[in-house]
Amino acid sequence: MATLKQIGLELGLSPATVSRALNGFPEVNQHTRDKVREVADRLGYRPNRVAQRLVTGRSGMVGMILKIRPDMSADQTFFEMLTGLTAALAAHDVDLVLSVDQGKDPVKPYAKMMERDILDGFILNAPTPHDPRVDYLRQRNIPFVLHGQTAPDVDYTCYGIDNAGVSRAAVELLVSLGHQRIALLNGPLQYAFAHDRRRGFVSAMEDRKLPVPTDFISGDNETEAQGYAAALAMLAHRQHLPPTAIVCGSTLVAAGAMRAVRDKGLQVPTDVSIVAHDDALPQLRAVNFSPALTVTRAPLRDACQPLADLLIALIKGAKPRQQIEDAELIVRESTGPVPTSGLELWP
Amino acid sequence: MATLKQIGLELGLSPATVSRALNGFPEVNQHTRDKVREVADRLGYRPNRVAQRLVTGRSGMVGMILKIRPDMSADQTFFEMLTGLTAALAAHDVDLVLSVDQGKDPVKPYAKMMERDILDGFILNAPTPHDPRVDYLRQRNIPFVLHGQTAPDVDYTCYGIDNAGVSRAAVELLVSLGHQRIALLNGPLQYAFAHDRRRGFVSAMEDRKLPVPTDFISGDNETEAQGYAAALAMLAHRQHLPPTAIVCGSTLVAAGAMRAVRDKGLQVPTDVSIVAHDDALPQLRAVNFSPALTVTRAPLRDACQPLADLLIALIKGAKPRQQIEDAELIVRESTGPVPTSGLELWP
DNA sequence: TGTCTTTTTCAAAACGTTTTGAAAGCTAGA
DNA sequence: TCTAGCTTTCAAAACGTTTTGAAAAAGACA
Repeated sequence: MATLKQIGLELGLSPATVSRALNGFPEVNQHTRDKVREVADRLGYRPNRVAQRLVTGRSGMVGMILKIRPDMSADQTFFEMLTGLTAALAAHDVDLVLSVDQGKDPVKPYAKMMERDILDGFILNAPTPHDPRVDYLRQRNIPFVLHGQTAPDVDYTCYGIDNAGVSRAAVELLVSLGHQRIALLNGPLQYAFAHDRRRGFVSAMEDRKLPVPTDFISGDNETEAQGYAAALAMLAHRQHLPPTAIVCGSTLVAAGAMRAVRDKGLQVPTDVSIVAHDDALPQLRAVNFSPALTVTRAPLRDACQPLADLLIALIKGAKPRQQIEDAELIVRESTGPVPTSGLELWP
Repeated sequence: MATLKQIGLELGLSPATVSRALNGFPEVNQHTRDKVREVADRLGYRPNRVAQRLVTGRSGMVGMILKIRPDMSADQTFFEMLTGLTAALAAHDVDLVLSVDQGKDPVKPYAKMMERDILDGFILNAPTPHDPRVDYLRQRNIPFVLHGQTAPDVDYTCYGIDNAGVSRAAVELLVSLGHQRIALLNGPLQYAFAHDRRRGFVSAMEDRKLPVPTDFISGDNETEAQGYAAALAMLAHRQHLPPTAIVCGSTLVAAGAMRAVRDKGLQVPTDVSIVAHDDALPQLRAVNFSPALTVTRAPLRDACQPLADLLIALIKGAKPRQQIEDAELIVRESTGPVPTSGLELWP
């Protein structure tokens, strides 16, 4: 491997100048810079990352912990994030070290990783409303960025979408189409995002003086089967008139809900309107649904670059910063005006 | 953070002596060593890994690439391996950097990781019979250890179990119980392990002059559903008498096969014997089946330490080494003597 | 006491980079 | 020709460890 010294030797330059030339410092002569570049290319120079890290005092590694389910399966969305984060961090010459957690104590794996004493910071995902990991890392002044938010106003670094706003946008669209009986197929309430979605949903409904039967809000793992079961239960409810619109936590849940609607002999959007939140995972695209799904869209992949950038900045000494984006409402064919008869008259 | 210099300063020793004392070199006075230890503990000394890595010329990072399925899900066994490997490598002060691959070219993600120019080596999993990753890494002299084997005799470092032997052991047990019509529910043939299992199965059967109808060998993803479907098809076969014993590629497949046997109104082991290979994943334990599963057992977790050790040794300059272990045959209640009537007489 | 080993310690170099402070070299203005 | 100011380069220090070769201290033997 070529070093700065070798390049310098070949050109009669000091390693310092070579370093400056390659790193684009302004105080180096253009002619010199060109020659340095040329020799560096010819020798296939690659900076020694370890040496860089020693002198900068950073390890160039950040950690992330994957919490797996009791059956050892992992959240699908995790891989999407992992892929994007690896790439986004690589642009900063930072590597992602992964650890797997199957335990009960959410903090322990972080403590264990810190013991290795080599990480510059952490990326935290899937926050809970009062996330103990956040407290732990803050107490120890360990840099981290949270994907999501544990509470409306915080002073640590986070990036995410306005999940209350997601529900609100969906409800507003449906209400503008005349819907009044709206159901929510939510994710598990233990997670902050589901909490926020529910909060946004309830407040949007109450703002319009619409009823929010607890039976029309479900909260569970976001699977197709779960969407199917929950939607079916609501459409066949005995005490309430069935919902004319369903807000789904994910496109996967929407797939299940659609199947339930059809199994009841009903049609989307004629009888039931469906809105879903869309993480834009490649394998289940909202446009490919028939009818194409109306969604609030916020690609998970879009979060990776900001998360990486925020964490790197934080590690370099920047002040904590919060960034909450709005999801985009995309109206397609799965939403329509509230049915004027039929469902309304159901027992 | 305390450094060697600081400890030395406090005791009037040079950093060199402190380093030797802490690293257990023999040429340091016991009394000095004790005092150094004490001060190091008091100051909470932790060696700076980056500095260590600079001087040793190794980055202390090895890579692994997770190939995910088109639907973005990952092999369950991967997390078991990941957990074990992380721990085993940590004992050598080595970190595992993970990358996710969703593409077609199996070599590209490795090339991409090498470009980052910071890895000491790779751990390769799920080999195919002629694995292009092996060729790629060998050509470039990049240290790696393969979990499994691409062929019977190789000259690169690998660790795994004798998969042909796994099938042979299962067949021998069943033949000793009088079985002659034996089926194999195998994994996908694109993988070397499934290839070997099949080879071992066929050769063991042919050694005993037993027929091996191609319809009694399936090869597909090792899921419960797949086990159920394949077993059902074989038990209901029209041209052949149904198998009296089934060899399953995993406990999950065995669960499906058992369900199929029951759905046919048959019993395990009275009517059909079942042997499975057991990776000893925590979530589906062979002893908890009823009847408890007879298995060839080789805990995946057991492979992690040897894999880590072999790779570290290789990186430190050791010669490539192959290590192939035998699985352990554990006879429980799911196997029994071949039925003397009934099944034998089926159309 | 002096010499020869053996034990124990040290100073210095090395790893490859970044950064600091100083020194050249050059240009322009007087 | 001198000075001031600007551009360009350099030598050296720094990061924290390991390792090498030498030196000092201690012990053994005559």
